[in-house]
Amino acid sequence: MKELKQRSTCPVSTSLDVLGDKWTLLILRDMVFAGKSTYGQFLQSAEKMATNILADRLAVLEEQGLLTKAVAADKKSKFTYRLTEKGLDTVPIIVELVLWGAKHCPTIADPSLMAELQSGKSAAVEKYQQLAREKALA
Amino acid sequence: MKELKQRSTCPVSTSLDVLGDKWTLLILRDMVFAGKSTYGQFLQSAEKMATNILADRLAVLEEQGLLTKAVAADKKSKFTYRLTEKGLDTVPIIVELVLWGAKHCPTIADPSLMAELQSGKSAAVEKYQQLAREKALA
DNA sequence: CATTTGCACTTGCAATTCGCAAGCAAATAT
DNA sequence: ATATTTGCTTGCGAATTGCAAGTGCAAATG
Repeated sequence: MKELKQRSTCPVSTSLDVLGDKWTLLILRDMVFAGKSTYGQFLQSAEKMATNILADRLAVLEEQGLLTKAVAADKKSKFTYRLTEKGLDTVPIIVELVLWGAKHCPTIADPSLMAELQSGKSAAVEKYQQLAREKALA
Repeated sequence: MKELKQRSTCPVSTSLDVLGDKWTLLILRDMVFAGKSTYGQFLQSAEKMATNILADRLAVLEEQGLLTKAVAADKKSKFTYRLTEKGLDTVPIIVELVLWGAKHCPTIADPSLMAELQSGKSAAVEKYQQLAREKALA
């Protein structure tokens, strides 16, 4: 696994040290908005992430305390990944990425999600954080 | 210059296709919060970005319409980079990265900026966008 | 007018990281 | 007992990164 080094003490820079690549925030997106929680589910996303990259990013995210890894309730050969509060706090970042992408890039965004975000951003953020929290308890 | 390819039509993914690396958002941060506008100024940031990476990212950002490049008013051998509206719209993303980094990573954040962000996020976003707009006109 | 300085890159190259395919081991399913 | 599912690990060629040095141009200096 790549070791994380801090390039400066600027908050933007330290955030990007953890989240600043093309895959990490997609994993978090899948957990928050698609309710995914297993390795196999993450592999099935439209962006087709490579298996070694996924394994590496999950390990970094666990090490950095954004998610926890536990043996699944139904199968011992499966793991369940859940967001911690630190991980849940990335939801506002992901939401801003959704809004920017939907406005400025050719995308196909979920209309109901877009309506929800535009009618009340912070309410939507809290709703998805709460949904993910409930998943973590189940 | 790297050509940009879209991995999927998800808004998060398309945003990350442009912004998802360790350097791009630092350039935008320097333009928005430090008022930087030249190649030499970007090189002086604490994170010490390599010159070829900077040149590449500036070219991508220009191609993607987040900033414009123009000969400087004072010197013909200098260029001035300014944010477009598309570029200014990344300010909310940067703000969320500031808040997440300041909360969860060991950072040294500007206390007056933090107070400003916590007392009214959207007001602060609009203020820094307006400051950058005024710079672009000057 | 020749020379130096500053600025904005460009080039070369070694090292790291990525992405694809294949392989592997343990737990289930048949 | 055998096959399949699940979650990785490994190997390797290709792409990207990071560092150092070099280039070209304009303005300042002598």
